[in-house]
Amino acid sequence: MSTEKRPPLDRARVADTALKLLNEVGLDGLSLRAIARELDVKAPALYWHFKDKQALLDEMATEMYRRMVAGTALDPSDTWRERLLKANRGLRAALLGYRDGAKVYSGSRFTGLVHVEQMEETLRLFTAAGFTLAQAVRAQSTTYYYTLGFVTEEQGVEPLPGERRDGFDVAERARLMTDFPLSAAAGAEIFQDFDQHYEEGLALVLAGIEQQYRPTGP
Amino acid sequence: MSTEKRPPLDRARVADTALKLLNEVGLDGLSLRAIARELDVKAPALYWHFKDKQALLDEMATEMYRRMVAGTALDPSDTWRERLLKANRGLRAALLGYRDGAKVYSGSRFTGLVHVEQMEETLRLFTAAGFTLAQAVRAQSTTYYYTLGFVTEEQGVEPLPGERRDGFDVAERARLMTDFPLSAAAGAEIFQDFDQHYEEGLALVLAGIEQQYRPTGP
DNA sequence: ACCACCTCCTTAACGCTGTTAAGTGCCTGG
DNA sequence: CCAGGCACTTAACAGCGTTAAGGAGGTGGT
Repeated sequence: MSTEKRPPLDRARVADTALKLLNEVGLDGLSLRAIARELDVKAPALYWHFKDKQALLDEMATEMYRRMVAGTALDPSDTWRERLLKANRGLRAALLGYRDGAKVYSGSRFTGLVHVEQMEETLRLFTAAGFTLAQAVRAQSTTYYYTLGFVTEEQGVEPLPGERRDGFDVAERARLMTDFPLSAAAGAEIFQDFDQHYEEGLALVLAGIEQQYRPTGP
Repeated sequence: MSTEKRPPLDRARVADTALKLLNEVGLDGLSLRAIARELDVKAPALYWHFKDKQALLDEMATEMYRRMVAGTALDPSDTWRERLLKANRGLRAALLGYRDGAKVYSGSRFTGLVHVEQMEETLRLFTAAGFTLAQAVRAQSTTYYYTLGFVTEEQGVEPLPGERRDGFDVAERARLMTDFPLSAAAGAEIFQDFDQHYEEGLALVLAGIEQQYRPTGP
């Protein structure tokens, strides 16, 4: 008989299991009871480690952030362009790694100050390149908002890469819009080729930063 | 005794009441029972008009869109810049008009084709100004994603204009980050003056569109 | 050796949620 | 006058987040 002792839980193991489960059942299906079952524990046990469900979601978002940092090689000698490209591509990839990733992420707050180190490094890089602090923040924030908005909409159509939600057939959509030819044709530009379209949008924002702030560098 | 007869409900009245209630209780507090109570009806009655709660949320998002269109004066002789400015400021204002507005909006799909007319008009304007269709869509989408991401984050800090959520005291935040001076100073650039910072970010994106696509116009 | 204490979990229960099934009163058209 | 559909109610269900109370197991103090 299985008398093996489970080691006690900790926040990291709970968050890790919850993230795994998230990919199977989605945010709506992610109940504390389901997470607990996966951990071979009863739901109230989770309250020993988290004060409520939002605290667990916060930890999940924080863990997503940690994995993004770990998966994104940031070189201190990056140009500001390279840095923004890497950071935002890395963010998008991290969010796309989880079903409803963007929703979970944008609905939560980090536990602690995990993100500050990266932020400081990037702000240092930007100010060293000739940006004012305000400009550096604006450049970083604007690309961040773009990425967040993009992936939120993307995951509304494709919850996980390659896995399409119902009601987004581009041909069907075009058929309904025969009286609006431009909008009909736009479907392919909106609901397909997310990777390429993401890159084009990101390039637009970067071009705007370049053109408006024109850092000369030291 | 009040024998006055209520006229039967319809989707519009339900959505309207739900939007009013949303501002009082927020998305988490927006239960079908609460909406029904407001309409002097029992919860299952709502299922006569909507197949499930998501369908009601979809109708709410659609109504938000209609009010945005109604509140935004779009001139067919706008330049593409004016159009993007108006449309995105209008969207932000519409979303800020409701507690959790951005969440409700981005988590829903329009009922019917309400948005196509506007879209067609804007695409016509852009292509007439010298954009290719793909460029027009990219320009529109990129600003849209930026606005959606911005307001999502903004409402995470200020659920309604002027009403601040806990844990976002800029001074307190800076105190925790004394070891990271740039990040500490960045607080004021992130969690305050949303109106101005929104405009600056939007200007960045517009500058990028200008610089990348340089429409010459007919 | 014993008792006190802390950690980590269980059992039981609460009020609430979205949703379904069945039934009921009213209005309209035939 | 009756059939039938519309618009709703009543009752119920499974599941949710959350709280309270308690119990097992280990540690430290006297």
